[in-house]
Amino acid sequence: MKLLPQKPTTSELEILRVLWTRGPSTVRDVHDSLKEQKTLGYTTVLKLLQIMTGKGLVRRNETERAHVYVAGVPAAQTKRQLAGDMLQRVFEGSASELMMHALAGKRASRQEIDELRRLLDEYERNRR
Amino acid sequence: MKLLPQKPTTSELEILRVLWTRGPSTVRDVHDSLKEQKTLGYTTVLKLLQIMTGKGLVRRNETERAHVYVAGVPAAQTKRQLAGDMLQRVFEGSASELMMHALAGKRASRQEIDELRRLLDEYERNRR
DNA sequence: CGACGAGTACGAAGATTTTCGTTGACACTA
DNA sequence: TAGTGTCAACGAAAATCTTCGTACTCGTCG
Repeated sequence: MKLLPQKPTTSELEILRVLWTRGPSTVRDVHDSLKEQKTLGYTTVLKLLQIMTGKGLVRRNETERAHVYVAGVPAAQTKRQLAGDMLQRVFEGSASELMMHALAGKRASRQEIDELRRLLDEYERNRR
Repeated sequence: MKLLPQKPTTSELEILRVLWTRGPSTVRDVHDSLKEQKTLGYTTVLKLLQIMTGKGLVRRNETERAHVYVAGVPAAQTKRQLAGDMLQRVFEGSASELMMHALAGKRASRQEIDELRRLLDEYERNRR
């Protein structure tokens, strides 16, 4: 049985998201990507990546001078972990409550609602 | 336009949950309730409640010697805030993704799935 | 060679959160 | 009245997270 890696912090998650979408990246790549949204020093990103390496959240290839980082945890697993955690902590395990409050805040499109219905059908089919 | 109170931290949320379900409570009440799940010193809970009072997350009545605390924010609003925050931070606003990963971790009952469908119908009806 | 640019490593300051210990007030009671 | 139990206030330690500054290394270019 494999231990779940630690839950990423807010900043760590931002970095993971970059790695998930960009794939293998150098510190500079990540830093540039993040710059779109917020200002963050280069060494700050570097340090974060070093810490995350220690935690196993990312792995790195050091053969090149500019080390190349990749996500060490799959996006799906992390998202499941975060959603599941909130489900328990905030909604006592009730998926309906979670969805109700998630939808309450936003204006979901017709498409999205249909997609949600589709998901439910599929979930039910795969249920054992 | 009224400012949203700060997002409660993990511990603060635990306390809010007690207040939401128990209603007005003294520090001792809260402390006893929490003791079910985790060990926490009495003064720790007191301190937390004092901090939360400062943030406006709870209010207190000081007429009695043992002050009586009540939640200062409605459960629904806080839950919406937390769910919405995660929706953005983790799922880029996609409710379907959120639901998918929330369900992936748990074994939802037939009842719960039906309830989710019902919610979707209702949401769609109220949508304009 | 010597300066410069691009990197990593490291330590440490700040900010926030979590956790208590200690103190002093109050009320009850033996 | 002296002792005991309950309480709020406060400060501060400990833990965690966030952010950088500084130092050192390695190529490259003039």
